Amino acid sequence: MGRAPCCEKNGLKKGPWTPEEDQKLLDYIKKHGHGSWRTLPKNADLQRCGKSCRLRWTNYLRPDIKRGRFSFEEEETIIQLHSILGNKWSAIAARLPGRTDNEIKNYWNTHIRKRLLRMGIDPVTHSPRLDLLDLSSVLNSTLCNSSQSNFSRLLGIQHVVNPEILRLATSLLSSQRANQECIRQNHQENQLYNSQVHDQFGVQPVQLQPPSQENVTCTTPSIHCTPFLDDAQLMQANVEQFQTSPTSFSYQNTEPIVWEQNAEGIEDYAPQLDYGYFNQSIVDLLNENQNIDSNDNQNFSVPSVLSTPSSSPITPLNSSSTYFNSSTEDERDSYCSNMLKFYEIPRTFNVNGYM
DNA sequence: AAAGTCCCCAACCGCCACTTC
DNA sequence: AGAAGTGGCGGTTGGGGACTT
Repeated sequence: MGRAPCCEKNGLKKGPWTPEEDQKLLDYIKKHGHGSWRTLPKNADLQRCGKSCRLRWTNYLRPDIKRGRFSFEEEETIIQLHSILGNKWSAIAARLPGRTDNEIKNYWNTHIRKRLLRMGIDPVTHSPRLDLLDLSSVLNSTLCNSSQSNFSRLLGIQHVVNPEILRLATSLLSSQRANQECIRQNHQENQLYNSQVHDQFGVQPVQLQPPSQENVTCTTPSIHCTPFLDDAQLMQANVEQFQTSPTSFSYQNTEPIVWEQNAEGIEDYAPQLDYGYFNQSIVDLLNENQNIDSNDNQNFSVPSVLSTPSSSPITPLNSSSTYFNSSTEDERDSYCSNMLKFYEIPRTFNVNGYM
């Protein structure tokens, strides 16, 4: 069937709400509740469609809406939930009291997403973006010949690209081959988990990419590298950052990739032993659900990288992690670099609470 | 001071899922 | 069973303020 009009369009006002309209809507809902949004505008003497009234109420007039800047804890929660739920803004908003899905969506698109991109994290997959040089295609074409010298010669970029990046790529190549079978197994487990999540909760989990010709898969099961197709300028900035940070890279096959921050404030790749980071509210949810298999070696540590000492008794495991009490964008950039520690998501937990 | 550009966010649009008849 | 109605969601837009030239 075609789209049903939510209201009679003719004569209805659009655009910003006036204080008088707000007051009418508030008064009416206080008195009668919203009941049917379709009939509300007429009953409340508003020249608006019901949909517009509902939006105004849920996004602005509702008394329990929290105003003002997002706290670090909220930001951390958003990033973590987004990595689990994707763009399920309403589900994310349900875990953030006083915040609307619209507000969270806007904040994600205008702040967090850009910040993650600047840090070289794909905001869709929450994975480090190792495709700065379109490594995926290059690596796949050289799977049978992965020595660094041959590799860089093939690329013709040995004088342009930081050799550390090439070493990383070479390392990735060898690890990819060495771990191909392991990755397949992990992927099968992921698929099983995802299908369980989907069947149980009707939620499409964040997809972990299968090992394919299009993806360079890192050695940890949850971290993978996918080509990105847009945000070219931010990508360029990333390339420049890597090129001007000659000693930044190190990579070991069997550890998750995380970012650390060097003295210049540039995020570095460095192996870390501690796994995912969840803030306390998410940990509580996980604990409540009791669905994490205690025998599963994917169990994870749960310190909050973001919480201030006063707000959380849990301290970061590694010395490079930083507490943040300040609120500038740059400082948040730095803090967010630590968020990569979160991107190791346990594969067995119940997302029921989010829906 | 004026013009141009950038950025944020409130609001809209269109689709989908669910309910009612 | 299926058409119609409704609420809800996620993507997108554009007005306007902030900032730059």
